[in-house]
Amino acid sequence: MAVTIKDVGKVANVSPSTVSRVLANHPKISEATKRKVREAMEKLGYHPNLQARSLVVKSTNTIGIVMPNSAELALENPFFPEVLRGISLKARESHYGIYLTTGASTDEIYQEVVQMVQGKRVDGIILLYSKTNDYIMDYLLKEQFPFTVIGRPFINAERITYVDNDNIYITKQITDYLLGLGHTRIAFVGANMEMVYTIDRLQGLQQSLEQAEVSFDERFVVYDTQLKNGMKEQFSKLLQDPHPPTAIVAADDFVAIELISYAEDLKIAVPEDISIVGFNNIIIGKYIKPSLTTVDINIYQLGVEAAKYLLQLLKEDDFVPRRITVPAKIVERKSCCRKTM
Amino acid sequence: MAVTIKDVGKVANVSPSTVSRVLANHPKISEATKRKVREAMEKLGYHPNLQARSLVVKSTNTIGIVMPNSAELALENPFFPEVLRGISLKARESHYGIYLTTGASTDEIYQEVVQMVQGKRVDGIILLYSKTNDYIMDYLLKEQFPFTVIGRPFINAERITYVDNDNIYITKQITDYLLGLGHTRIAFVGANMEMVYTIDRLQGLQQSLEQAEVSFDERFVVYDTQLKNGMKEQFSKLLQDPHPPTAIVAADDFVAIELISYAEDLKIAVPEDISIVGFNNIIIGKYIKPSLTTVDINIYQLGVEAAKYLLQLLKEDDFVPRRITVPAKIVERKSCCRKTM
DNA sequence: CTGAAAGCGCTTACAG
DNA sequence: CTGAAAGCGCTTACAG
Repeated sequence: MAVTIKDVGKVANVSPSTVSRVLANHPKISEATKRKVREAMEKLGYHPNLQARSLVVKSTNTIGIVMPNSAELALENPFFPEVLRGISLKARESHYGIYLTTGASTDEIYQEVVQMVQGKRVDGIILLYSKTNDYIMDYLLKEQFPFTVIGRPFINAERITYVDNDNIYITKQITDYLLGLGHTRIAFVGANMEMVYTIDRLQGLQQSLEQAEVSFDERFVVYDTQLKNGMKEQFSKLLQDPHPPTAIVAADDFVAIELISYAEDLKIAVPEDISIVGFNNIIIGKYIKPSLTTVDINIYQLGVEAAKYLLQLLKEDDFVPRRITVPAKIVERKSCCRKTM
Repeated sequence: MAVTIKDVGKVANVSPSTVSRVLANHPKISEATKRKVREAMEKLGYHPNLQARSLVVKSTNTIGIVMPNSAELALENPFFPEVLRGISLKARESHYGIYLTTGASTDEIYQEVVQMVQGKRVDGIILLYSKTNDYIMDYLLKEQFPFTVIGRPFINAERITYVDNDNIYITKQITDYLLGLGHTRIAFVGANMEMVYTIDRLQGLQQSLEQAEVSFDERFVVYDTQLKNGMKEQFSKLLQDPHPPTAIVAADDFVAIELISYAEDLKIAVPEDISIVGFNNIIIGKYIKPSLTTVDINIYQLGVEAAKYLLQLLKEDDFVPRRITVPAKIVERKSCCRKTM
C-alpha cells in the first residue's frame, strides 16, 4: 500500500487535516509543525495521490491536446513535435501535465474528447487544428469547456480564443514576392479545403493577384484530393497546360520538396523553369538543392501562445476571448528566381 | 454540478450501487433494471467521473510516455510522431489514454516521472529511448513500476521488457553492403555515445570490418559532441585526412542529408566520391538528390510493440520480461555506389 | 438480483 | 494554529 496522509499524520503526531495543510503550505500552520510533518513525509517517502486531490478540488492540472487524426500521415510532418515543444514549455512552467488524444478517425477523437471532458481528465483543451466543419469544436463550445485552438475557427471565432498566423497577409506577401519576380501564372498545390488555413492562404493569394490586376486561374489550384492520384501525375498535368504556371505556392515544405524532386525527373529546372515556395520552414529545407524558399510560421510560438492563453483562461473568471497572431516570415532561399521567358 | 451516479439512481429508482453495477455491465443485474438505469443516464446525460473511479479501482487506464528531453531538438525528427502513432493504436484498442512528460532536462523529466508514478496518474510507462546512464530507468526498476522501453537497456536488460531493432546486426549488414561496394575506409558520423543504439551500431560496424579483416580507424568516428562545432567543419576536416573515408554511415537521415548538402558545397560528388547511408527512412529521403540509401528501422512497429507488451504486462501477474526485436531493413537508393578509385 | 455501508486519499468549511 | 467531520464520485464486499 502506498503511504497516505494518515500515515504521515500518525508519525508526525498531527491530524490528516494538518498534513494536508502543510502540503498546501497553508500560512496558518506553524513553522514547527511544518518541519515536523515534512520530516515525516521524507521519512516515509510520502507522495500525494493526485487523483484523490483532483477529485475534491475539481481540477486535474492537466491539459488535453487534440491532434488531427493520426491515421492521416499528418503527423509525419514536424508540425506536431514542434508545437508540442511550445505547449510543453508553458505547461511545465505552471506544473500542468499533458494528456493526448489518440484517435484515428474524427469519430474516435470525438469520443475521446467527450471522455476527457466528462470523465474529468483534463481542465482544458488545445485543438491543434481548425477545420471548416468540426463537431468537436462545436461540442466544446456547447459544453462551455475551456479550450484554445491553433488556427482560425471557421465559425464562432469571436467566442473563441485562438492563435494563428495571419495567413491571408503572409500568403499575399509571398505572392507579391513571386509577382515581383515577374511571375503571373502562379499555382497553388496541395490545397486541403477542409483546413481553414488553406482557405485563408488561397484568399491571400487571390488578393495579391487582384491588386496586381492579374487574373486568377482556377485550374491552377491543385487539391490534395487530386494529389491522391499521384502528385507526380498531377504535377505533369499542370505543366502540360498551354500556358503553364511558372511559380508554385505549395501547401507545405513536404509538398514543395516532392515537387522539386519530380521537376528534376521531368527535366524541368527549379528555379529557372519554375519557382517553388513552401510553408513551415522545416530544417531540411536548408539542405536540399535548390535550398527551399519558404514561410516560417513559427510553429513553436504557436504552441507557446496556445498554452499560455489556455492557462490564463483557466485562471481568470472574466477572461474574454481573443485572437493571438503569431508573426510569420518569408525565408528567402534558392527555389525561386526571376521569370526567364 | 455534473450529474452523478446518485442522480441517476434517483431517477431510475435504484441505489447508486446498482447504477455502478450497470455501468460495469455486471451480469447479475436484470435486463429490466439495466434498461431503466440506462434510460436515466441517457436522459440526464450522465458520464462517469473517471477520477473517482480510478481512486477506488486503483488504475487509471492511462499510460505515461517519457520522451527524451524536449530541449534538445531530438523532436525535430519524425521519430516521435511516428512512434506515437504506433503506441496510440494499441492504447486506443484497449481504451487507454496517453499522458506525456514535458521536461526540458533530465532532472525535470525525472521529477515528472516521480509525479506520474507516485501521484498515480498512470498505470505504466513507456520509455522512448535508452541511455547508458539513466536514473529514470533505475527509479522505475527500484519502484517495480510497470514499464517497457524502446531500445536496449544498458544494464538490467534481463529484468526489463524492451523493444528494439537488432542494431548490431543491421549495421553489420549495411557495412557489409559498403564493403561489398569496395569501400574499406568507412566513417561513422554523428555518434551519440550516451545512446545505447549508437553503441550497438558502432559494434555492428566493427564486427563487419573485423570479419572482412579491414582495420577500423578510430579517427573515422565523428561524435555528436564534435558536431556541435559545425558539422560542415568536421566533415571537411574528415575529408582532409591523407586517406579520407570513401563511405559514411550517418547517425540518421537528417545527418545524412546535411552531409550530402555539404558535400555539394565542397564539390564532392555523392555517391561518386563518397557514399552515404542514413537511418530511419524518413519520407523525404526518397525525394532528395541523390535519393538516400537508408535503414528503415520501422519506428511505427517499435511503438506498437512497446505499447502492446506494456499493456500485457499490466494485465498479467506472471508476465516475464522479454526482448522484442523489430526487423529493420536496408532501403537501397542512390546515395551509395561502387568505390571509384 | 439489489441495497446499505464502508472506503479510496484527499480538502475544507466549521469550531475551538 | 489545529482537529473532527463531511464530502468529492465512485466501487465492492457483505448481507439479504
